[in-house]
Amino acid sequence: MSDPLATLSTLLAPIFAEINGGAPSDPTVRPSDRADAQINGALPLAKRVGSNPRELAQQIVDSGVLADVASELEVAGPGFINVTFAAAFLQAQLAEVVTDDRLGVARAVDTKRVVVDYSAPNVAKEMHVGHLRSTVIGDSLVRMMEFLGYTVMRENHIGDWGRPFGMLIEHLLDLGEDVASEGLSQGDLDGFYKEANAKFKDSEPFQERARSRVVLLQSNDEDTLVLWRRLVEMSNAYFNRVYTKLGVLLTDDDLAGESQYQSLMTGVHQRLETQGLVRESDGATVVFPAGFKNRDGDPLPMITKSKTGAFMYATSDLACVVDRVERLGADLMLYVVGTPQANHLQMVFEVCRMASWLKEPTQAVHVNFGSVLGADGKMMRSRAGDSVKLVDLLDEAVERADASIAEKNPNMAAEERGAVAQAVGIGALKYADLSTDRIKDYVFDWDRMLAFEGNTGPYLQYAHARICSIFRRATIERSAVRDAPIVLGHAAEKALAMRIMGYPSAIDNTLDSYSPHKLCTYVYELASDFSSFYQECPILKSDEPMRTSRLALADLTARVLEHSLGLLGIVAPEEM
RNA sequence: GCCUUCGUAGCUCAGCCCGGAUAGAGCAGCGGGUUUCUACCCCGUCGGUCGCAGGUUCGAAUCCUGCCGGAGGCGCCA
Repeated sequence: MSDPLATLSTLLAPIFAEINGGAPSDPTVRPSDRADAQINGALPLAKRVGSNPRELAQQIVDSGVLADVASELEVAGPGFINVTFAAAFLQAQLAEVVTDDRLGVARAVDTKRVVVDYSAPNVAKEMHVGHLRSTVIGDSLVRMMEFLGYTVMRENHIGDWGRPFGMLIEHLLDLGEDVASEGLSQGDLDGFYKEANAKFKDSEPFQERARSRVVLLQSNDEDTLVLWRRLVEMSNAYFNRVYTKLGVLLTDDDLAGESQYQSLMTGVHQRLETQGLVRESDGATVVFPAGFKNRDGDPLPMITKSKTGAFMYATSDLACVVDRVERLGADLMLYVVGTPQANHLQMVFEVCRMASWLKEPTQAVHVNFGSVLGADGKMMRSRAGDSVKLVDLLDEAVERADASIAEKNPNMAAEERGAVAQAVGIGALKYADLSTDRIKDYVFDWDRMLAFEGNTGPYLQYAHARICSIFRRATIERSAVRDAPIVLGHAAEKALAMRIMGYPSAIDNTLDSYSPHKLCTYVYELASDFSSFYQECPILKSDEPMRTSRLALADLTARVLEHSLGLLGIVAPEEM
């Protein structure tokens, strides 16, 4: 761990425990605008042991535990300790980061097996903005956890089963496979679904066909399954094109559709019955998880079987948990699913706990997220009033980025520009989505997300490109400066160095709450610190050895920028 | 009605989990500076009853309670 703040906590732990009579007591080390860091923990500790906070703070200072790392310690206010780090200490810590391929980020000690459930589009239905959030947030969390050394299993829980497939298959037959395939391969999933739905509404005979087809499907009729597979394949081909555009990790290997759990439900339900957890209620088979009430204040059931005897989606989700725990050996399951499903998932998890399928330390977490809003503050809609197609959003982002680059950097060759526009447009879109607290709704705004100023993707990519540009201008290989010592003479250099060393903590904090926006804030602060450094500390114009020292610091900054953006799923071009 | 969740500057958002010193950014406005760089960047300034009211605390945007306002959920769709 390279973070100087974390080092402080480690060094202070013994003396805090000693004063506290042997029990650990958090020294509460925080960043400070009055010094390099401040220690707040003396106040609550003084209260607990009944002594004077300022005297206790002074006692900690006098103990000398920070002698090697601090050049200045000051007791201030009611009992804060302000810390100024010794330059030699910071430089030594920084030197370790420079030579580390992992940029100071240690592998996690206890490596977990994690299932991340994300994206989850529906077969023969268009992907829309809601899928953007799930896909981008899930993908980023996967990248971070993989980097820490967890065993991560991505699962794309696509909606590939259920009643709608009766009408979809019949519509496929009506159109003929070739026509259907053409439409679907062009990405006209919405059209296909709507046509099928319209027929289902208008035509009695079609309804009848659709119903019989569902029965055939559920009894695994081979001819029907062939048609069903065609639909699923065509949709998957389309999803994969969207994933390629979006630049996410999901592949066919990650598909874990609802259909996959159908055969498991009977067994799972059997186990619920054996454990005596199911009840009969109004003809349906249900479980009453503790703590859930309906609108009348009565216990709220989770329905596992309808009165017609059909399994419900909750049952499928139960089977899914069982599969993840028992077959995949998951210690942790993340469900990157919208907030509206909160109640449903909580009930599923609670039932799993009742059935002992989910028990400590195994955890299931609903990584929920809010909606994407239009400028009017309402759910984002297209002009026609439909939900916005994800693919249109992606294309428009790239087009806008391309136009912007063409206008402002006309020197860039057209073929190069294409790749850069891809990185900038998609990066802007992803960053806009990731940079606000996932729990909250956010307002979608093209101009803001594509701006080169402020907390945006392009600003961060630009900071990276600028550093690359310095090396290009000077015709120096970036790798050539990595052996050089970095001297932190200027305040801006020190601030930048400390930020760089805070990278491991930024990742930890992000994963503590599965909140990618925390890493975004870190990257933005890193880019800001670099801008200040760049403004105040001439690089190429300065004399040796300062010149090489500053080049080395710039190079290290670029490495952290590129890497951290990479964890967000964002590409950092060398030029833009 | 019950449950969950959100409410911070004109706008868009951090900070809340784990209580600390004058509540921070960006955009927009105003005033400077720099231009080793590529569209920039840096500094200053203007701007806030942290939804409201209580409570706990030496100390509350942060914890607790109540209320107000918005969103979502609440039996056989997924």
